[in-house]
Amino acid sequence: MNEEATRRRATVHDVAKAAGVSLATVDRVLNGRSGVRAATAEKVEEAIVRLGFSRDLNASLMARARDLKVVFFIPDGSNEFMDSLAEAVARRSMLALSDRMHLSTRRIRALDAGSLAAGLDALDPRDCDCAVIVTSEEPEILAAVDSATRRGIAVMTLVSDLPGSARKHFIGVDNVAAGRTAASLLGRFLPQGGKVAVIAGSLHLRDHLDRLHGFREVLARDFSALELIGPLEGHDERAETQALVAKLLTDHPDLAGIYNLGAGNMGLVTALEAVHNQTSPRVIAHELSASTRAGLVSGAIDVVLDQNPDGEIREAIAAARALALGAGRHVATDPIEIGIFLRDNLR
Amino acid sequence: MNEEATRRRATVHDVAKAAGVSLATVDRVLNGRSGVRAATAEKVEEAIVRLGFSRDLNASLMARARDLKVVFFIPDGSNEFMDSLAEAVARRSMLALSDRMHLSTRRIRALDAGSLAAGLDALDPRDCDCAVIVTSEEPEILAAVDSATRRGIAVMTLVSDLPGSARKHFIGVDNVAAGRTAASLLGRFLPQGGKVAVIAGSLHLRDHLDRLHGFREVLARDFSALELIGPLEGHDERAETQALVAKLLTDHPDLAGIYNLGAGNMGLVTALEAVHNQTSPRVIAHELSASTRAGLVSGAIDVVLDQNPDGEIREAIAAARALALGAGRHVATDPIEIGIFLRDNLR
DNA sequence: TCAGAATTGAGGTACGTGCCTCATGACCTA
DNA sequence: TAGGTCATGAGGCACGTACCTCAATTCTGA
Repeated sequence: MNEEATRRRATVHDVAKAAGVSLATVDRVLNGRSGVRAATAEKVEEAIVRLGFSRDLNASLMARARDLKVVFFIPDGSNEFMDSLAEAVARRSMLALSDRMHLSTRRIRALDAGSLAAGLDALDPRDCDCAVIVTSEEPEILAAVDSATRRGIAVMTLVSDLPGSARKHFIGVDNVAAGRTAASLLGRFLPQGGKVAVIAGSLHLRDHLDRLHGFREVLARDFSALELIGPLEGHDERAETQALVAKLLTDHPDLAGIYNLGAGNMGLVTALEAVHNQTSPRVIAHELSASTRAGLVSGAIDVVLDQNPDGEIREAIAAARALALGAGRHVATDPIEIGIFLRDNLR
Repeated sequence: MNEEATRRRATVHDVAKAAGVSLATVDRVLNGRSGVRAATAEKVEEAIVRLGFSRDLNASLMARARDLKVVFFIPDGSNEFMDSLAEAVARRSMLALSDRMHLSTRRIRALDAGSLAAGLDALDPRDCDCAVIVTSEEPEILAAVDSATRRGIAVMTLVSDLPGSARKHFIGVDNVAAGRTAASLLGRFLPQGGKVAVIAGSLHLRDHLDRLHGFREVLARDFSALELIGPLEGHDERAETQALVAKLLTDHPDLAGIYNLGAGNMGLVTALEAVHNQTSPRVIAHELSASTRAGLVSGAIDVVLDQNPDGEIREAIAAARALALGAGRHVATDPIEIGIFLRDNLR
């Protein structure tokens, strides 16, 4: 019964009245049109703050007869995780359309900074309000992000951040926590201690390094009975990872655990299933995919840590809307939680 | 470059043209007003399907100068999980308002079917488009749900479903999968086997039974070295659970694991911390709360399975919007995933 | 066949915002 | 002081839908 909240939201009319100016002037201020004296603009800004006015995004999009356009740049190649990001975008496209958002996806060559930078440079602000990119840290891309931002396109980073750039927001998991979680689980799986091997894709990738860091930290702190082997580098390649794991199993018949913190899970599962038996090591891998699902079901993999691509896309869309109405404001999104999957809670 | 999707969404005007009727007639059909011959209505319905028309919810709410009103009925009492549901609603209220949704919460006495039924009966369709309820299965409530539905209020169940009622949608986790996951983790934590105790709140609660069922299933199938003790009933009470756990630890000094599938976690943690040492059992509990967080940090609890109240509220809000535009249609929401938390991935 | 009822159409106003034109007045400069 | 620029106001139309009134038409029954 309390706070019935019958008070309407403030509109542009309210702002005009409160600032003692006309609707046209408020409109000029709100949409950054010229021809307003600094003193007048100030009055309007003050009224906006005082009334807590926020543009009605839906009415705004409707008036412009225009959808909010978001372009996702997602690496192409054989990376199943990137595919599931693209699928998540596709899955939400229809629903987003009914909120006047138009989502589109551009697949770019993986690790090809030039092509991503070119894609960003080619964006026309009339065709794109917000660009969402998955990228590694390259000066070339940093420059392209800053340029797009200057042209009025909000840029958001997904999965991996681009610190020092003009990107408006970052959406991704805490990879250090992911590594810690892997260690915490493996440690509990192996109360009697033993050898644990760590396989990374590349020690030049920020997310892989973060996971390794978290893993080592918890292993050292809580599970001194575990002996770390590696990190080895499988370069996220199926064949290379498979050979690596096969050699590991041969060289260390008593291997107690494996943490594959990179991709290349298809090779991992193949090598494990070749020798699967009761004394097989406990295995933790990253990202739910056809390969890792199969590994969970067959028992080759015990746990998969998942970045929740669908949730990341959901939050990216929400953030794009938020960015659309507060040009400079800070945008808050729900944190993306690391999903932990066993055979028994597979979706 | 493909499918540029320049085609506008269909509007009421398009429907009118396609059906060969006037705007007014389309309006009458869409909003269930009287005075339309069956044959004419049919033509309109057909055009709607053919064009794939769907009402623009934002424009619709704007035209009516009305927010979409959603009322959450959440049990009161000392249940931390219910509190976090209410907090999630409060946290999203502001944001929802900018999408023309007005959220409100009514706390009702826990397990008091009469008071929930009365609350539903008192709802006026002008003040509530959608009611979201957390309830147990009682005939009284079933009747109230059906009555509210007849009055034009969409009812949705949260956390626990009400099968056989007219509720339009259910949002909650798969509790059988949660139980299976607990067994799968405990089994891996205890490769050498041992005694595992199960504590439920009440064996009359559907969600507790589901968890128990999943737990037993996986224990029997995969971990025959584990001996099940219980299920014991702690009635989700702090003191009772504490006494129960203390007695368990005394009676079974070699206890290897505990799965508390109900509430009463404060008592659980207190009892465990009193005797915490290296040989303490592995412990899995449900729902992130102040108590279980403390247990994770102190090491008294190894894993917490969480129902993700925030995600449940998020999906409930999305479902309420979807229900608002398709009165009878089926509504799809993202499945709520069981969160698995260790000390090392605490949010 | 005609009154009366039921059905349908036409068109207006409103919601909150964007964008446009035109008019008014203030101020500046030559 | 005339001509110009700049700042501001007033108002209209549009977006997609809801809801209203007032005809105009069709149908029904006696």
